[in-house]
Amino acid sequence: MVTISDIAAKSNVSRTLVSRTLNNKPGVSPETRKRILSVAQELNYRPNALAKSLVQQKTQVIGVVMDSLCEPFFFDLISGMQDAAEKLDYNIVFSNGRFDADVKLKYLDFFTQGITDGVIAYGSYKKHLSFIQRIASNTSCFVLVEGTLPGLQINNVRVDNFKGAYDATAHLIDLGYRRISHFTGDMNYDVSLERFNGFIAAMHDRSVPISSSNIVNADFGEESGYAQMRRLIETRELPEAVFFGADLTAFGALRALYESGVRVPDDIALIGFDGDTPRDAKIVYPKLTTCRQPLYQMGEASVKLLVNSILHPGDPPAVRVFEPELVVGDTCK
Amino acid sequence: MVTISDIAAKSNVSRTLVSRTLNNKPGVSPETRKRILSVAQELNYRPNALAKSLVQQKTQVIGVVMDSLCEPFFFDLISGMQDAAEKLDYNIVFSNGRFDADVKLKYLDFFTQGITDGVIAYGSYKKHLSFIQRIASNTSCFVLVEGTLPGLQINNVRVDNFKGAYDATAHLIDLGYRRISHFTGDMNYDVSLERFNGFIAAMHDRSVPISSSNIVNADFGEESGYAQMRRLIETRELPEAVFFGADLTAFGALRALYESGVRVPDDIALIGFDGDTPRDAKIVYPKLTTCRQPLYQMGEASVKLLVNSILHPGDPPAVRVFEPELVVGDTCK
DNA sequence: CAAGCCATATGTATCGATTCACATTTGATT
DNA sequence: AATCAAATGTGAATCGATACATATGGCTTG
Repeated sequence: MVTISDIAAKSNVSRTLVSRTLNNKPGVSPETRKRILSVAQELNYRPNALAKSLVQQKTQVIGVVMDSLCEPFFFDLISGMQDAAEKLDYNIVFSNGRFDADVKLKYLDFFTQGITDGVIAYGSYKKHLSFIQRIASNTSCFVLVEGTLPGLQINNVRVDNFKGAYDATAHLIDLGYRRISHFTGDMNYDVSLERFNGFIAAMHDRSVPISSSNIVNADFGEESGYAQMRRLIETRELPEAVFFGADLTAFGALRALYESGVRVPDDIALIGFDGDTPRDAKIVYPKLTTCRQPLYQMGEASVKLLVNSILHPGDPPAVRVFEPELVVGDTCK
Repeated sequence: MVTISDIAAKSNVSRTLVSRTLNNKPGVSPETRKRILSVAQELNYRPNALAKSLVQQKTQVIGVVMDSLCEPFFFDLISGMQDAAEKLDYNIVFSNGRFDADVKLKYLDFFTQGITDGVIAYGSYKKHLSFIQRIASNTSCFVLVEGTLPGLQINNVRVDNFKGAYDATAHLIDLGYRRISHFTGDMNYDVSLERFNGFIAAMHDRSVPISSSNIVNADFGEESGYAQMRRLIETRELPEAVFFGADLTAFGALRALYESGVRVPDDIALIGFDGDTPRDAKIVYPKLTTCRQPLYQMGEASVKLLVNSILHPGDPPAVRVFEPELVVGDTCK
């Protein structure tokens, strides 16, 4: 490995001058600078960021612990984070938590061992939140996205799930549907409960009756939507409309309906939640009506909050709650 | 920030003993060990990985420069890399190159400044390969995935695109189709040319005539597949079958056909390339017949090659070429 | 009882950079 | 020609950890 000492030796100057030269700082004569640069090039010098960060006590790196890097849901979030990070001159690296508390914890630990200036963690899985607590108490440079911890004072970015679910359900009711079911998200996640509550509240406020059969336990996956909708089809007790805790679950239901020849939206109306992936919107039809989370903006916001914490360690933690938006597709009539 | 010196001071021992204790090394009496650990806990000590890596000259970190983290195509690759990395006890972090040579170069630079033990870079975009050359010549711990550089001696993992395209095309011909078109991938990528060549060779070997109108310029995107297929539909000159340079392009074409009421596979047969995303396979129907790249295995292999290079710097670079596999769906009859 | 050994502990060098205090040279000003 | 400031250069301290050489004490062993 070539170090600045090697360059210094070969160009007969002190390490200080080499450092100044490579960092474009004053205090080096033009000729010396030129000589040093040419030696550096000749030796194919590459700086060591470890050493630099160690002495400067900063890395210009943001670490992100995602629930997953293998789920289109996160695309806009990732893009938003990256755009904001690069605009603020930070490198940003992502780790794949695989929805696994241990893996997420491992990367959280890793990122908080000096190699980043701050960390963004995504998730609202109840079992994961304790580990957030453990780490976040240690460093001020931390942002939690989606999840929220009532007691803990940390930066937080999330969406108003209750309102989104409420609006989506109200939309169905306003269109005239009455026998409306809700396929829940994974109830291990806080957001699922919030959406469930929004559904219930809208139904209640508009005096639409709910029976327990209106509530179908699903998770965020495609399979559960498919399986549960198949079950409903077989019972011949299809609701008029369904509000889903997640788009992907709605896609599964859509597949089941397609296979059985049930027409959407003629025979049944659907509304999803997330509205995240333009890509899916293109390859799945009919186009799903959904409650869109402004994920790109949330990604940007989380980086901005983080960088603010990095630059102003004294500032109190901030909370940004985004409003979801109903995107009308072709699955309600 | 709490350092081992703080712990050492507070427990009245030398830094060495603290280091030994925290790393579970021998040479510390049980009582001292216990005292040090309790002080460490009390001070909420977190080790500094920068300092450790600097002195040990290794990080146990693999950096991956992806073309994109916002494309389902990469899911299996990411999973394969991560599984292999964790099995070998490496942390693995991903950066989002956004198909942009400058961004990729930036992260490649970053990762090769001492913060990783090795780097995996993905891509075959011609314009990007020069930067690979620039960096790869510097470090032996490097794996290039998908792309390949004839002159350069570096670890390389890729798929036999020619053979995949050849087999897919032969499959169509064997099914009796004759008027077969090829929607190319983005010709700025080497792989597109290889697939194109495979198509041509299969047609030629079986003496099926090709005219220039059989070759449709597309890229890897959904939009181009949609637009070009619309164009073909409007000309009322639909081929009997199409071999696509990428699944996503086929999805676009599928959308155009669906909109126009052209039936698949009755009126036209389709074969894609990539076969990467079980998720897409579920939400898009009819199920696309495609040429599957073993991306998971390729991800594993790239990490294994990299780690081998890290542990045995002397070993010559290795090349692993994977065979794609024809996955029969419902888009050919 | 002396020699040798093991367990435990310490102090210092080191990794590769930046930073700060200080030394030397240069050139301009009076 | 003397003086002083600015420009240019140097050496040592530092960041937070590990590694290595070495010191000390108690214990075994011949």
